[in-house]
Amino acid sequence: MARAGLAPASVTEAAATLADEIGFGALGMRLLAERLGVKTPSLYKHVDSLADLVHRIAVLTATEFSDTIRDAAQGRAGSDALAAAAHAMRAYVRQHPGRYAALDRAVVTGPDDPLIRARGRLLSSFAAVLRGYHLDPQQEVHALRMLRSMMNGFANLEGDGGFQLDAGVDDSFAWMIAFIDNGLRTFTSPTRTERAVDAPRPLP
Amino acid sequence: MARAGLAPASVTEAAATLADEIGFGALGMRLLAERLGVKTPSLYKHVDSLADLVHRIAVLTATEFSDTIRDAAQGRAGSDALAAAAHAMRAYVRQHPGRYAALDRAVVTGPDDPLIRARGRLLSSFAAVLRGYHLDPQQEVHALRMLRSMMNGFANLEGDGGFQLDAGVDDSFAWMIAFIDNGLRTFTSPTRTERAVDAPRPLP
DNA sequence: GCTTAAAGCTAAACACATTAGCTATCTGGA
DNA sequence: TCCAGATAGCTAATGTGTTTAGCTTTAAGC
Repeated sequence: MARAGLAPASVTEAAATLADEIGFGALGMRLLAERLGVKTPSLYKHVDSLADLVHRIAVLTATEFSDTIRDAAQGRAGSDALAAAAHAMRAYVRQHPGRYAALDRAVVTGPDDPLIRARGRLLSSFAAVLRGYHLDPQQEVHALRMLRSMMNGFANLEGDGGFQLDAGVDDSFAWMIAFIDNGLRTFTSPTRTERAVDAPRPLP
Repeated sequence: MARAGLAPASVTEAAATLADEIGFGALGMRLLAERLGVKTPSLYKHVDSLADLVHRIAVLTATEFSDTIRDAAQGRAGSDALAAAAHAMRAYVRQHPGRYAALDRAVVTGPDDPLIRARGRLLSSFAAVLRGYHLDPQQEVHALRMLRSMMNGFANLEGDGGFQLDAGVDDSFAWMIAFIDNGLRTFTSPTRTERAVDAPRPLP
């Protein structure tokens, strides 16, 4: 019997692609083995379990994803960087729904889990986008969390068909980015009783 | 053998509570039957399948959830209503993570699926909160999607431990609400031609 | 060529959800 | 009160998925 020449990385890659095609929920050892032209138990020579496989997909995805965002924002700043990164992110998620789902579901297993490092990289890709707004350092963490929340939430809702009929989703996305951009340029800390809100900036 | 006196509604309720306790992923017919003091196959007298059970939890949750938001916003308007609804929402999700996860994963089965109606109610609870801002009707749908995205995303990230160390998550949440409130009161839609926010052009 | 690590295989165990068919319990009407 | 039908719950069995055990064969280094 000719060997298939598999390795942990190639199995993970194939699993990620399969998940993108058939949906994360349908991913399983059986189907993956079939796709790779191998019997199911053979996969366990390269991967510990299904959970381990998902975990590996998550690490792969976090890496790819942060590179995607970083590349998109490269050479841009402020509004430009935000828009580029956001669109790149949405494009990635639409193209790789299975990978993205795996990123959400994977669980950190220990203190030196590579997933921690990969997620950290992803986080700092977002942080880089915000840097151009020169925010008060105390607010930066909040802004970062907001940005992640909104992007993540939008991607999930869009992926699950949460927006009925998909009517104008592109417009909504663009509007949302403009909303954030506007807020980041004008918003000042709400901790004072009296919020200093600049007049809505007429766009040039 | 004494009967347990189950019914679809009580089984669903118990399943929802179980999911909140042990996590949505661990929910199964076996564990639920055990919890109800009944053998596993007996559950099928009240529920079609595990998928059906999840679906029922989702409908229950959408209903409870929209009532929660509605009650919180009742008698308030604008910033006040937004803050109250947002905090009520977060509290609900933290208290009922299993239910919330079911709401995300349930799939609409047909054109008169009760889940559609339940989700519609939830949507209009959000819409009611926005009404106090008197937005341009064309922007209302975008604002609604943004609000849902952000709330949903925040809840997911918090639930999955996406915010490292939980440091200052309460502050971030409050900041985010203030950010949105500020934006909704001041943001005006940029005109299409000069939006910095459309898909980026390649850099020169 | 020979040795050895491991890739892949078959067979089997295990853990689920689910179905089939039986029995005992409740309910409603004569 | 008694009977008849409906049905909640049971046991037994099926099916499908992951996972483990143990064997065989391939490939790579001496």
